[in-house]
Amino acid sequence: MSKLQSAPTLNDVARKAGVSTATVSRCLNAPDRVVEETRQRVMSVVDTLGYTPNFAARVMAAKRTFTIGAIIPTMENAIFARGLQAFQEELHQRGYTLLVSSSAYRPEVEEEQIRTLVARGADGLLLIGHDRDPKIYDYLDRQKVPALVAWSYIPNTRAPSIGFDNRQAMQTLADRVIGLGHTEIAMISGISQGNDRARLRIEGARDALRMHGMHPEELSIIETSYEIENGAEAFARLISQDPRPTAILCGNDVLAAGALRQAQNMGLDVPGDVSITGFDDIELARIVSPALTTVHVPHREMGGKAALELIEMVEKSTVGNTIRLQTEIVERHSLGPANKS
Amino acid sequence: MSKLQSAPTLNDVARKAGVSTATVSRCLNAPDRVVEETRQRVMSVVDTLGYTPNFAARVMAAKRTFTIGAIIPTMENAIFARGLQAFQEELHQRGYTLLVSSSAYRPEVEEEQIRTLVARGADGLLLIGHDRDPKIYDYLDRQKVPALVAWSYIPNTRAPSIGFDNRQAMQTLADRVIGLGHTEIAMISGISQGNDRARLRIEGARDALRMHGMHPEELSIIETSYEIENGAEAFARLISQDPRPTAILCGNDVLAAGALRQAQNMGLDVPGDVSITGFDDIELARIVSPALTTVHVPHREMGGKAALELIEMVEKSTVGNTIRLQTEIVERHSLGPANKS
DNA sequence: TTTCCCTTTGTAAGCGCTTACATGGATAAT
DNA sequence: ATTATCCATGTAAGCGCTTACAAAGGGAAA
Repeated sequence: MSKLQSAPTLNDVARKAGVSTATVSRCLNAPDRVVEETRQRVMSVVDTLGYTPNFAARVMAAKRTFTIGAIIPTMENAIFARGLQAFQEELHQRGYTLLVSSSAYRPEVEEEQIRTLVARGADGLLLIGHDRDPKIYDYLDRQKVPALVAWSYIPNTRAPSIGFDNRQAMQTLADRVIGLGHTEIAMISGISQGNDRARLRIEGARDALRMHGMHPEELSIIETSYEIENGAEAFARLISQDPRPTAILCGNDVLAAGALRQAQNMGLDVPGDVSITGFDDIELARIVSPALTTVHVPHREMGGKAALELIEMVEKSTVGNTIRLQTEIVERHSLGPANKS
Repeated sequence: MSKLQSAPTLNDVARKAGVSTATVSRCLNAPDRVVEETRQRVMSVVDTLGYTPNFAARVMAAKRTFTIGAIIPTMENAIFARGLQAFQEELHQRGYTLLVSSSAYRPEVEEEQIRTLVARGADGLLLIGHDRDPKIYDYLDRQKVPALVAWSYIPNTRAPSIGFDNRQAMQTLADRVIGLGHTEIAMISGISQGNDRARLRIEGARDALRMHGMHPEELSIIETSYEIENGAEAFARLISQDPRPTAILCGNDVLAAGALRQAQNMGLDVPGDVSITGFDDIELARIVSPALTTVHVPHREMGGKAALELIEMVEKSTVGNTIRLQTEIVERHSLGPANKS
């Protein structure tokens, strides 16, 4: 009972097994470069000592961490949860570890976290959306850390991306809304500043208006952060406008759920009195009643493919492909024909 | 334009600023130990070079990472999101970084992740619930990495914990249900194997039955993993039993939301035909209609205090205090009096 | 038998940082 | 003026690992 000091090191194992540190290292990292008998002896010492290699030391020596970092805007709601889960599963299968942090939609926080992750040796980074200070991309280039953008598809940008066309998706949905006879349409959007998804969804809605000869400025929009309460509040303000909107497009399902609740609190029938649409198709969309008509996003596919693509970028030092995924409208019960009263 | 090679090191900065590496290191870590003028010169070199200290090297030399690891069972639903967010905010304020991973409720995965986090030099660990192989606690002791358990309050265990009394909370809720005249009660629980929260909630429900002279074995229970669909399915099975339950206690809000949806799909009125209760009081509980009567858990308080406690354990090498938080029943609309038909 | 090659293992040089200790100059105390 | 102090900075020893290279031994080929 000596050695209470601290965790055993490679050296301790080597000495106790009567071999050199190099051999122990090989047993762990390239077992076939060591003869069976030696390996067994070493491994049993590893076990009895409860040895775990020191990660920092390994990283320093080997210059690889097998770690991928991801920074998502929020963990408070489920928007990124499913995709991230798939991302992590795929990474794990390929021997990588995922480090996640959330930036609370704050650019400074995101930047700090990017630096933290890079300093920690992340081999690659997953970022959400394209909008950020170009200096960050410079920094990433300089540090030679590949980054892949997800949840957004915009070709020919600084970083490769995997995602869907937010603009087009919202345009299709709005087109459908208009097709149902709605002319008084309002929108509850996330904060578009620094958020290309939010910005493009707004643009998409405007595109649809234009396509139908309506003036895009007619679309009254409230921007607010993605929280149920905010959706509710925005709904209350929008619905009291004159002329009163008959359809409200929401920037995501969370906002839509809030709007829906507020509508119900105000005694309004959805979609009888007012239609509400969501975006993302998270679980929430199916739970509320009426269930939300929304844009389905292939979360798991996106997460899984992002992992593969990023690993490719890391291992082959390629610049990465930009991949477009398809979305589709799922019609449930929160959208109905316009009810001209 | 030379030095395309790789990221600049401390050495590069030192040379370019005409000082020793020690001085540069001091500028970064103990600015007041260096004279103003020198510091400015060094810092400007740091900026122009875009130098970021190499984390692994720093860790190796300093033996501290200012990193805390947390392993949660799932990120797919919001159960842990709010608490974790508070945890992370508090840590961040204290200069620590949080590394999160999710184990998907799989003990082997959790164990692997604990080892990964420790190897990565986590200064401390946040774990959810007490149930795990005692060997893991041995390992943690040996590695001298303090661990704090959250979401559960059980004194005199291997690890200190911060949380609430799951058993007592469910007992109180069940007591209320029985007080409303329900005698045919069923329960949809999470998988209790390896999950003390689930196990204790079941026990709590049984306690309540006992208190009212009912036989605890009468409580029919379906255990299933925490997903909406599973809640729905379990509800369908339970409701077709004879005698038909008039109240269904759910292990958490997710399960309850599923049960509720299924009830509605089956044309049952809640709480007229059947009452449903949740647990955790996540956002979901307020969104569904009728809103869930559930057990409110002080998520943010738990997360914040966990951070403080864990930092204390790390910095002062103390064993940590076990802290009990209060829960309370929030009465909304999914629980009503028994309707004897 | 001799030569060559291949396999297994050891030796030791870093990886980029922090920090105990050493140094030297300036200031304060005597 | 001399000595003691203190402050700013430099020197250099690790931290625990990986890996290029060297060494040694055992066949296979000639």
